[in-house]
Amino acid sequence: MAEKNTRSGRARDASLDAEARDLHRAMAELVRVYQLRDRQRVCYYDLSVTQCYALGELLSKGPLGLNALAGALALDKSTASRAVDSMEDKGYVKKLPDPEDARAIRIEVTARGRKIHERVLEDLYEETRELAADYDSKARRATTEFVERFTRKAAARFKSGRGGV
Amino acid sequence: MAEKNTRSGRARDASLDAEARDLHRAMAELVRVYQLRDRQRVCYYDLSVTQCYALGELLSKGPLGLNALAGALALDKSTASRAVDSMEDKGYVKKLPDPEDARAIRIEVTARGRKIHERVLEDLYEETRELAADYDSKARRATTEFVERFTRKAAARFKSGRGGV
DNA sequence: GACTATAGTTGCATGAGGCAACTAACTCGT
DNA sequence: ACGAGTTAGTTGCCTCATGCAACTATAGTC
Repeated sequence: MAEKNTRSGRARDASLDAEARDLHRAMAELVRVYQLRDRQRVCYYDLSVTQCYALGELLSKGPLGLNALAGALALDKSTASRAVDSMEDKGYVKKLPDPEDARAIRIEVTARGRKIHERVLEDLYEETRELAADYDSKARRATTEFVERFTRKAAARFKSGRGGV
Repeated sequence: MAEKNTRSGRARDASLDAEARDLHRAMAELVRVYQLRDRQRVCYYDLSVTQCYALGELLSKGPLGLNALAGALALDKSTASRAVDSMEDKGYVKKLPDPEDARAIRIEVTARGRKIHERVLEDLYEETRELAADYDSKARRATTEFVERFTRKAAARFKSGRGGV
């Protein structure tokens, strides 16, 4: 696929179109493989994928209320509630009363929850590390950056544009 | 798999380690966003995500038997069977008898199935296209290539290493 | 022809998810 | 300060995807 950016407008569109297809296909495949892998991997640790995400959110954003958590995960609050309950049973989070609002709770990750999240991520990192070892640093960072920006935009669009489809 | 040349301590390993973390985080986030988006998007077309993958497999590999399809999707054959039934009800696939084996079926995508799959993909491509428009062609292709290779390796590894669960 | 292996289907259980109804507590207007 | 409306979480109920195991029917083998 020869690529010219000599013509700034039209010539670009053709390649964009083809490249977007390839890119999408690649990403879709990645998503699928990761989904499958996660189902197996994460569950291995007595943790569902959603619960793992939840722990991540809680760890990165600090104690959250249920609605905040549900929002961050794009889940219904009932689903989030049950996920939290389940994690509480396993001792990964604690539901503390919100000092400012007696209706609300502050969901905090316990030391155990932090540890298991770390272990899961270590495991997954390790796998990525082995796979990424074949690429050079520049490629890795470029891809990371691309994916990050791409995802951020996709997420933004997805959140705003959900009705518009 | 178990090669720990990290111990031998090369300068590369440090950056690899950090970069793998970033890369994994980026990809995990991408996966999550895509999962969410797919749940909404694909279902919009009276198609589950799995069914969409199944159509893709059938279209790219030609008519398959049930076990072959289940294998390609890494699903239990019962799950695949039900997915196929559901798609058959909607008229997206047909179950034809395998002329060589009276036990087996050949699952074929109908014209309608092909059309809907195309529409879904068009829709998703379009979104990727818009998002990808901000990058230059080189970055897009580099990322695509990276993700493709990465996914291929991940899939291979995942398939061989599933026994652990 | 009997035995075993294989392709698919179906019964059953689980788990994630959403919607809606509910409870409890906060807020605000009068 | 009391009642109306709002908000945070929980729970009941349903659906769907999934896996395992049992089952049916056909293939292949000795």
